[in-house]
Order: sequence, then C-alpha cells, then structure tokens
Amino acid sequence: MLPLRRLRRSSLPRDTIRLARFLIGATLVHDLPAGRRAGRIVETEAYVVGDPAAHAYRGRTPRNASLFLKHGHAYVYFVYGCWFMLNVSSEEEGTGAGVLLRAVEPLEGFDALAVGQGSHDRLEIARGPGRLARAFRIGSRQDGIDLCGRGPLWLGAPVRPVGPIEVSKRIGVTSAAERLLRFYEKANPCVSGPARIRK
DNA sequence: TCACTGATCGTCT
DNA sequence: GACGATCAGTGAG
Repeated sequence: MLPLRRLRRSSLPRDTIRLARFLIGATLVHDLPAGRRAGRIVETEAYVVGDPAAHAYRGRTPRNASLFLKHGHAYVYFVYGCWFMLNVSSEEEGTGAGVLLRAVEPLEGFDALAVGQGSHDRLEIARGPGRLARAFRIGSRQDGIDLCGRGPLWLGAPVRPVGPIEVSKRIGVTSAAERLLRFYEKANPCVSGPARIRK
C-alpha cells in the first residue's frame, strides 16, 4: 500500500482558485470495506463566489448547503439522472464556493474495475467527473463529509511532483463560459475533455 | 473528429 | 414541467 499522508485543513488554501490549483497532484482516497481506492487529482474546475455558473450563485438551498461549509468538505450532487459529481468546498464557513474534481489518475485499488485490464481502461476509469465519482463509489451519502477529518474519504498529500499546470475554459458550462477556471496537469492522459484542450 | 441523441431523476420554477 | 458542472453509442465527413 502506498504511504499516504492526510492533508490538514490548515494546509488547504482558503480561496477557490488557489485551492483548484493546489489540488492538482494531490491524492483522493476512499477507504472502502473491500479496500482502498486512491488516485492523483489531475483536473479541477473552480466555481467561485458570484459565479453565475456555480450552484451557490442563487444562495443557499438544502441541495447546495455543503458548498457553504468550511473549506475542505465534500459537496456531492446528482445530474442528468445518472451521475454524481464531487466538489470540495473552498471558502470560509457561510460562503458558497467549491472546486469540482474532474479527473483522477488511478494509483491504487482500481485493477478490478478496469475490466479489460488494458492500460487504456485504466486511464479512463476516473477520467471525467461522472466516472470519477463512480470509480470512487461516491454518492449522496458522501455529501457534506469532512475531507480533512478522520473519515474514510479524504485528501492526501501528493505522491510525486506535479508537472506543469495548464488553464482553460470550463467544460459543459454555458454562463460565464469564457472564464479560465479549469486547471489540469499538462499532457496527462487521464485528463478529460476533447483532445485539443488536453495538451 | 465532430454532432447528435437517449438514459434518467432531483431540484427549482 | 423543464432542465442539467455527463457519458456512451452512433453516424457522417
């Protein structure tokens, strides 16, 4: 098993854009009864305060309440009738903002999931926010939990140095579409989106 | 490589 | 009652 160290809340930037950059290269870990699943975060998107594309834009509701928790908590929501998305709350308590985790490079615990056992299947397993949540078995039960706490779902320190970080427009967003709030590790094959915006 | 479509359901209008 | 911070499958060029 990889040696992984939990990130303390005090080491996370309390700023949405800085956190989105900071999380590239960090580790996402889910300790399940069947074993640990861990991956390297390679792509994120920032949903900042006052952002019309953000779920918190119209104020707090029962659905988005987790975005208003202290930075470092999970906000999980359901879209398109079939997919969950995992976000990390990113500001002080009472301020609604978050970072969407869009793609992860598998490190540990995904071999059984990559049915074909080919390297291609392995790279694809958590590429894209919907697949990421599915690969980590994340659903509404994980909404609101503390990713810096003692629980089974947590954020870990990087296991190796981070490559160059690129910036682009967000994917699947129609309002404030021109803003450069998507961050990803350059040339990493696990990054999602069309090939032209992955280089 | 791009465009289009169906799946499927919680949330807000 | 409409619509998504998506994905896989299909078909055209």
